[in-house]
Amino acid sequence: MRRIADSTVRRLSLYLRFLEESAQRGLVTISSDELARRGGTTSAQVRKDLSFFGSFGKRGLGYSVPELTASLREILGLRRDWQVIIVGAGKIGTALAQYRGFRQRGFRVVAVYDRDPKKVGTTWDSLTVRDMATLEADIANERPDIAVITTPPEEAQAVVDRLVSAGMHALLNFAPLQLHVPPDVTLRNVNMAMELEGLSFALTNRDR
Amino acid sequence: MRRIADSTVRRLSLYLRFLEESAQRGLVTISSDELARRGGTTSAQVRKDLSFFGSFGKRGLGYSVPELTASLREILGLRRDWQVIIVGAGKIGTALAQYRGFRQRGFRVVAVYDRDPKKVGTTWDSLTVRDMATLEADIANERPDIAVITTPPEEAQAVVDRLVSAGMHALLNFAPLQLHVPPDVTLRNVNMAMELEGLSFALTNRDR
DNA sequence: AATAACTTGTGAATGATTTCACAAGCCACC
DNA sequence: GGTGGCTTGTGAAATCATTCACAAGTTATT
Repeated sequence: MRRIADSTVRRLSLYLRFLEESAQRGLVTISSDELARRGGTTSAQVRKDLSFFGSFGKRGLGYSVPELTASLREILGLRRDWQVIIVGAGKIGTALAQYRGFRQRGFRVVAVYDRDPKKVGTTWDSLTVRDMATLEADIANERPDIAVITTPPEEAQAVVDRLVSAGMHALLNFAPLQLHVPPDVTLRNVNMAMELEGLSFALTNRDR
Repeated sequence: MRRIADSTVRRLSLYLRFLEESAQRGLVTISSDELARRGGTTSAQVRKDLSFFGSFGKRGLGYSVPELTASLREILGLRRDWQVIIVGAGKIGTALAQYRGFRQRGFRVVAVYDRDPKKVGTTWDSLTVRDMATLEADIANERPDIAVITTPPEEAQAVVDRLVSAGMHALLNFAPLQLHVPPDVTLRNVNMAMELEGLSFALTNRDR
């Protein structure tokens, strides 16, 4: 398979969301143009995105909502559940641990870690905060798929190094810094500071 | 000013972070190559990014850490504070309202809104949840700069429409759907579902 | 069975972003 | 004050992503 651009994968997620919504409203068929309008893109973009993976539509008709939904779920690897661990039980980490959107989409938070002895052992939602000391052993035993990093930035790279050498291959980083990982590890970043500064930039430079 | 790519602005944020860190470690001077290594990019990219805004370095020497820091803060519009409102007092909204990283970088959360009468009036951290009913009047009076949307997805577009017609020009959306805004409004998205699905895709298609 | 109205899938064209490559400038040292 | 070693700033080239444009396939209608 040819390398797929990140932006394409992001849009596939969006398309899937609209399809689920359309199915709920009883739609059976949908055109690239409708998909595009909802996704803030163009119909050519939609068709090109899908064309990397096959051809799913019928000329003159559009796409079958249930079939395209199934295909996208397949492409995105969502036919199975994924086990997620969260490292760092601060404000963001605890909010994520309790966030319902995760589980709804098949991402199950199976463990939360923290270094602080005051937090270790506390429980929310049937999830007990574990000590960082057991991280490697737990990963070896439980083989989680995805690790979410919500530690303070000073500790984040060290945590990532531990996660990577324990065998993790997919990381979602909330710490506001760029982390370094080997090429066989996928890293995605959510950086609120960056987004806010993007807005600050836009507001500051609004008048050309 | 020529239109600046989003990706460039994101990297400027990153560079600023390293510069702040470098200053703390007492560095006086930094090269594009060091900046690049920390930011996971190339030195040519760093220089090109900066070149859109002027020329800040000294050939043979690199960049003065305090001077480049000041320039980036200026470019990104960070010499002033920004007032932020949060709409939606759910898990994510409350976590963000209490998140220290915001204020540290000059983004002051001045109000939190919710529709639910059970939440309205409750207080964290000297911040009282307000009723959505007063949204427009408050915006007219208090003129906040940035609105963060943390409502359920079903309500998000309606909220955005209200924010936009009340005069907001910068929005940060956490609801997992694509929102539509007029061209003079800047919208940034943080979509955790999308990031997780990106990881799912990567794990699923790891072996080419 | 022919026509009209749609919509896909996809090469080719365009546009945007990143990387290359090097002249020009600066500093340190002899 | 000349030489060597660095590092910037920037056109040009290369790469990557999006948009165009249209042939080909589908359905509905008469």
